[in-house]
Amino acid sequence: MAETVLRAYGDWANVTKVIIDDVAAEAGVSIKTVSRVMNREPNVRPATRQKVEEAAKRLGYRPNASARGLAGNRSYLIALLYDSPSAAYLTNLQSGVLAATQAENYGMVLQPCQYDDPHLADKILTTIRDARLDGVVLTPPLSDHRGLIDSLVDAGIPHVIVSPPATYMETSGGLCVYVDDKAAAQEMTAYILGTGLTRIAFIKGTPTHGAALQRFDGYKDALKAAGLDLDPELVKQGYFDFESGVKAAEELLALPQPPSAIFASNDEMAAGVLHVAHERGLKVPDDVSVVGFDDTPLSRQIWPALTTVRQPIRQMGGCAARMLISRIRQSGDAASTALPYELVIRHSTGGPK
Amino acid sequence: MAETVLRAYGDWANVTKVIIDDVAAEAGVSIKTVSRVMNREPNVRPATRQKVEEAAKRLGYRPNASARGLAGNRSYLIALLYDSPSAAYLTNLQSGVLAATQAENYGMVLQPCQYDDPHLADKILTTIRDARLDGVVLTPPLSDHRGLIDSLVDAGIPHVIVSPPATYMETSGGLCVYVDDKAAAQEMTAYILGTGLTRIAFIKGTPTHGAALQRFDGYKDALKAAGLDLDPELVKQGYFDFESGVKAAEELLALPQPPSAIFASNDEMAAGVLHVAHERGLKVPDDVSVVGFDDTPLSRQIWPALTTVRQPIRQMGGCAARMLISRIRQSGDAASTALPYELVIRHSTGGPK
DNA sequence: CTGAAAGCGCTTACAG
DNA sequence: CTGAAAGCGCTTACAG
Repeated sequence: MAETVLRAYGDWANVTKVIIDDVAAEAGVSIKTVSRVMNREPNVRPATRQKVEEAAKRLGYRPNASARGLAGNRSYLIALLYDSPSAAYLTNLQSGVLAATQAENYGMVLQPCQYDDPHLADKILTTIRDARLDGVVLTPPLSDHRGLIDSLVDAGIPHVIVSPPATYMETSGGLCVYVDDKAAAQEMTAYILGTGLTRIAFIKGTPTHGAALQRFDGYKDALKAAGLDLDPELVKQGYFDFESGVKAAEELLALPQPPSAIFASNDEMAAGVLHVAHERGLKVPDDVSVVGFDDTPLSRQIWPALTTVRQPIRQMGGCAARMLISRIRQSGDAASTALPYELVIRHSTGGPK
Repeated sequence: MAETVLRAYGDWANVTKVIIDDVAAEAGVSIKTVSRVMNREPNVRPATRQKVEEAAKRLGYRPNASARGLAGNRSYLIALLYDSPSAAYLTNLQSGVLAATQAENYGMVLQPCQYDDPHLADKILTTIRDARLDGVVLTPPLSDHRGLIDSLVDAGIPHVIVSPPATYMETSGGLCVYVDDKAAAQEMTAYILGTGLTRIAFIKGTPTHGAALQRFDGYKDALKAAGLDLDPELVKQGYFDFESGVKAAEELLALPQPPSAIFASNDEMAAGVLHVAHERGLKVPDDVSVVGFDDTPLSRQIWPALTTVRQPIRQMGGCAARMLISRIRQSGDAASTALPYELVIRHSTGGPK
């Protein structure tokens, strides 16, 4: 009979409800000790810790997030802050953040932002306070917003940025997760040179993105290392979107002496280059090689498939979340981390595949 | 001096802290009445409601989510459930859900799922219980997972699905947000016929997706309306991904009598078709017209730009969230809603642009 | 290294 | 239509 009652509509939620007192009783300790173990606090004897962990597992205990938040005057939530990144970038990053976050008994919330908003920092600080957020992860271009980061530092809000470290961050102890964009761009440029092409154009990314500058630096370094001069005519300003790739390519390919290769600093702009090449009846890579950066799904879905640089976006998200939570807990030794990139050679360049 | 103290590191969070008692005092009512207003409960005199709303606004009051959750034994959170949709689809939908959710004093959490997991329903029910989720919105293909939906109904969990309504839902009072996929596919097929092409192939989507079936039905209806017979040779099974589009196109274009147009039931597969056409040196749309469905950013970034069907994904997310919250509050009259689609004619077909 | 007491800011259940 | 009391399940601040 009892079973019937339990299975009735709406009663499903009452089937079990394990609270901290149950775990404390099961483990033979106080609730405060259970609390210490669940929050990975130090100063618990290993034997006690294990006893509690086993009891919690046996009972299927899940701490009540609301109670934790109310008592602690915080949310156990971290926010992912973004301003219209590409869909692929955002979903990959958030998937990494989410997984790491859940593993640590934290939650993740999403917060769209507007880089250009003059009150950006105030608004974000208000949101953080209202929602009692424990910390934030900043993605490009917010990760390069000096005013915002300064506000976060002033307010003592734990944060991690997904971007190469800016010089001013070194003194503030800011945490970064990134890929060595400069080295990657240098290596890719060297690869193109290795296919026998020397007249290589470059489409820069949004100037406010730290990574955009790094990539351009890598390109220049590779040219210099090969003893080549940089031809200013071959460098165009883009904004990491398809349209600016189209515009840059139109200018580049209309040159009296057009480039034999175009290195766009992300895949979307490279797709724009391909678009223009096709319109002009140019063969890729026979007439012109094209290279991107990011290895988004797009790079496989356009034709020909794009040679590009792969960043481990999902891992970067997980790493950022773990570093942030470690800092929130003031445990351990979180330090800025560079993750490995990888050159992906496909069919838009002429070298060996 | 006080200001100095308040602006010190870490003290920033203490600048203001308005709680329900402050609002009650300001408005001259009890905290229970404030609570009623904040939760949009009925049975509050309009004058009282307004008094409270003004007091709350004046003080900048934001209810403490943790306290609400603890006292109410629920989270005021809705979850967006998904299983690897395209990145563009997910970010658009979640952006709509998020905006609607915040406007109603609710929060949104993300929950990746695995359609094929035999314990899917149990796992989701456990998550819902552990996190005290108030409701869930299901995206394809989860929205077409009969077992999952039945479990939700049995457990009395409020839910909304983003998918055309299945017949069995009508009796259960299930809520759907969708676009009339069948009518859209029919209209698009008619458009292709209108450009003078009659040998139109169709690449079907994942069979478990309700929308995939609807689209195929629309294609068949348009053929029939034009007095044309369906040629089984011209219908291929795809799975909504690039690779299956490639495979289907290879078979189709190798036919002794290849189609003059290919209607892929989403953009990703259409990108696969374009890829194969380019490899074979076929001109699009001169040699073969290609059509997609969804109007993802991809459709503008491939070459030639794709003729496709636009769904208002973001609005669908907002609508789903509002319907769900209305059902959670048991207020009003939420009903399944069809949103308008739109044909987007670009350069992969031969008719007037 | 561990625990007993108080309290976080709301909603529920009840009363009127 | 409105309100007074109790309590949700944790963490904090303190004690030892």
